[in-house]
Amino acid sequence: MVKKKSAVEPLRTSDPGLLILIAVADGPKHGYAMLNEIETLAGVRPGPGTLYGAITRLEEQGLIEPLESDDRRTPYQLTPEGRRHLGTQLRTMESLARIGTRRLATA
Amino acid sequence: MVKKKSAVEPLRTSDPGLLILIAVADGPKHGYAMLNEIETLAGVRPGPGTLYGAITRLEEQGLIEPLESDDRRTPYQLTPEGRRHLGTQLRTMESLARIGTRRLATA
DNA sequence: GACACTAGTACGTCAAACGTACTACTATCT
DNA sequence: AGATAGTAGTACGTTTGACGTACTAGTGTC
Repeated sequence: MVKKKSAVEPLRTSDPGLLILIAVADGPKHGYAMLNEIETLAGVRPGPGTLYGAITRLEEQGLIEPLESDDRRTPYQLTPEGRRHLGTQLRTMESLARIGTRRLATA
Repeated sequence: MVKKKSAVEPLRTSDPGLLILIAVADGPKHGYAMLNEIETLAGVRPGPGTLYGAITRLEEQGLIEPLESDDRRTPYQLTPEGRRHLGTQLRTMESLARIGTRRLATA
């Protein structure tokens, strides 16, 4: 995960898997497109090893699936299972972020 | 990270470091207390190796610092740097959660 | 004085995050 | 045509750190 100058503060707690799920949540994307998306979303640009490794694992877990490839790029989309999984993760994340923010403000 | 029955959906994307920072954000806590806090916050209970390993790294990074120990338990608190760091992480997290949620709802 | 809970240390394993180097195709410009 | 830059990925090796297990030791409490 390489830090880059960006609009958002880079998310240091890098779970490439989660970032990928968010990246494809608004439509299928191939690997390289995910990279750019993730960079604007989270301020980090994973190296290829990180990205394609994570893609493979997500596919094995049934959270994303490949579409027809034009043979140079393979787009992936969320499976229903991936959609469900992402939803619960996002809810926990948001609750955590809210709690943390409140604590910082109070204490 | 051991999954446990809990109020929140367990956060699978486990960055114990971030969870610890949130746990001590409302006051100093020793390791074992963090465990319980993290369990209610995130639905996971890290093993001791994970927890104390993460504590050591956070301390090395200057994000938390130990207080006087009564020699059985060592409480840790956020440093100013840790406070700042946690703040930016939480902001990115929340923005990410919001974007993801919106995408899931729309698409 | 046995049993459960608290608080941690020590240790080893394995997944996966990460960067580097490389291939190959496409597009643009001159 | 040739050079250069951007796109899209593969291959590979290193190292970190997440994780669990086993263990020690102190503190209640029944």
